[in-house]
Amino acid sequence: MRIYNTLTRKVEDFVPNEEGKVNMYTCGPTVYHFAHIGNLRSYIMEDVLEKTLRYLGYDVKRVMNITDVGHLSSDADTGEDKMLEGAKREHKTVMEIAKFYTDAFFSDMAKLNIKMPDVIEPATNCINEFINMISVLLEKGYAYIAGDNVYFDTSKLDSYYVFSSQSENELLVGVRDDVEEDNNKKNKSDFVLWFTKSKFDNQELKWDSPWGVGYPGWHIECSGISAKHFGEQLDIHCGGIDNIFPHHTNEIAQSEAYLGHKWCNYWFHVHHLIDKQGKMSKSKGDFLTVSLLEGKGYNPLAYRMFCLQSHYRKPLEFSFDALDNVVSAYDKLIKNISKLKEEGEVSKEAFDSFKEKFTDALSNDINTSMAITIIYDLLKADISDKTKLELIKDFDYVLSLGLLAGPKEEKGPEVDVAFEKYIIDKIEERKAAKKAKDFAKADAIRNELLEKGVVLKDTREGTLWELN
RNA sequence: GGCGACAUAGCCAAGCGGUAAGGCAUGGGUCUGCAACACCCUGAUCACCAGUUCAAAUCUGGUUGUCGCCUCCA
Repeated sequence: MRIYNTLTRKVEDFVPNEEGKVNMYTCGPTVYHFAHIGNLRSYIMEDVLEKTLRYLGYDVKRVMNITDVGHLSSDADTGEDKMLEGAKREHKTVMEIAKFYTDAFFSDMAKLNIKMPDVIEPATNCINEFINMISVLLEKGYAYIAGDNVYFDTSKLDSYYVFSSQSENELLVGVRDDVEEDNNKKNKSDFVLWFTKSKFDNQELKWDSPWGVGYPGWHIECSGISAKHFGEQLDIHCGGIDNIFPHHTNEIAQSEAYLGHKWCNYWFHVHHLIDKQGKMSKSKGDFLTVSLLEGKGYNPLAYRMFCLQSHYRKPLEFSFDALDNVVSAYDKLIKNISKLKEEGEVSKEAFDSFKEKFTDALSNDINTSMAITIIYDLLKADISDKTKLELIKDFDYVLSLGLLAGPKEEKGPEVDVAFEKYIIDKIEERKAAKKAKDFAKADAIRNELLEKGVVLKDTREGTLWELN
């Protein structure tokens, strides 16, 4: 297995700490709103990573956090806490909001065939772990108290900017308009571990701590949860590329200061889904969700294929035209697979040969588009249907595109019963006319339905209709 | 301003020094009354410039463009 490691900026052989076992951590969602399809791209690609590792025989333990503690500021540049803003917007309590959007997130995952991580941990469950970690950091001298908040002192580290050769002086503070410089900090790059005082005094969720009533900083969450479930070492840490700095940089700072040794060996970052305007973002108002795609008639799995046809380390531009392309590819693929019969013997030789190609593709830094190409290759290959089916079943464990589910039942859209009966009667009438070779009448019926907005299609499986 | 990533046909994309896989779309054709479906056929010298080499999309240097990050985001 070879994989790109952001830490070394190279594709490397993957070697876990303990042979055969992989500890994998994923930065989960902040549950103040629906996940948009760009967020979900990361989770889809991480799902493929996890399944690839399992497919290769690794025993994987995957942990994901749920951020239900408010973050510093909102997406909407109002400088408000995000969880609280969600609560205000919807006239609910913060915990109700968190519950609602956590469930919505799980539902999106299910629709996209994303496997649930082995452990899903809400941040509000682990306040004691965070407090403990912060206490240790204070004891070890890596943290300090200023202005009633606890800060991490980045100057105590040999190297803080582990992901790049950035220099402190060149970083701009307050690049974004809504961020003000915090004068409590000793160094520009210091960050908050525990707040008791912030500009957001209306935080709803607060906990007691040795430093006063308050709430944890953003970054301590992932370090704490990871330490709780994995202890000293982590093999792979995943997340969107925008997490590299500051979030993951700070996680490394905290965790390694706390543990006193190297913490995580491989960092897997998924690039963004973009549109013509650039990065898709919740703060831009309208954003695409899985339900929205479904509402437009798209199968969520077609979106999954859209993601798999590209590489996780490339920016992917979303457009409905591009999605439509993939939809027709997806439908065709499913249809062709559904034509395969459970016939013939499984050829072990052919099976192994294709499986090897598939494994090679995925082992080569998760080359999903190549993996999909191998399905097309095997469909065309001169091997028994049974062998093809077995291979596809095997591959779909990783791809999870519902390849063997068969085409969705083609049936007319929801209309009222009387209208539907009328259409079905007309179709029968036309069928009779066609049989009698009265094509004028058949076309007349088709035109009549067309005027009412009903389009007919004579497929080999019979006449289908849809609303115009 | 600093740091980083990416750049192959209309779109997605493979390629890892030996002369451009695959998919979708388009166009042409076959076929069942026509439309549709299905099937067959159809396309690029790889952002640009310079260099290394017998040989470069693949290596090196530079340029350009796009995107991201610089304490909210996947």
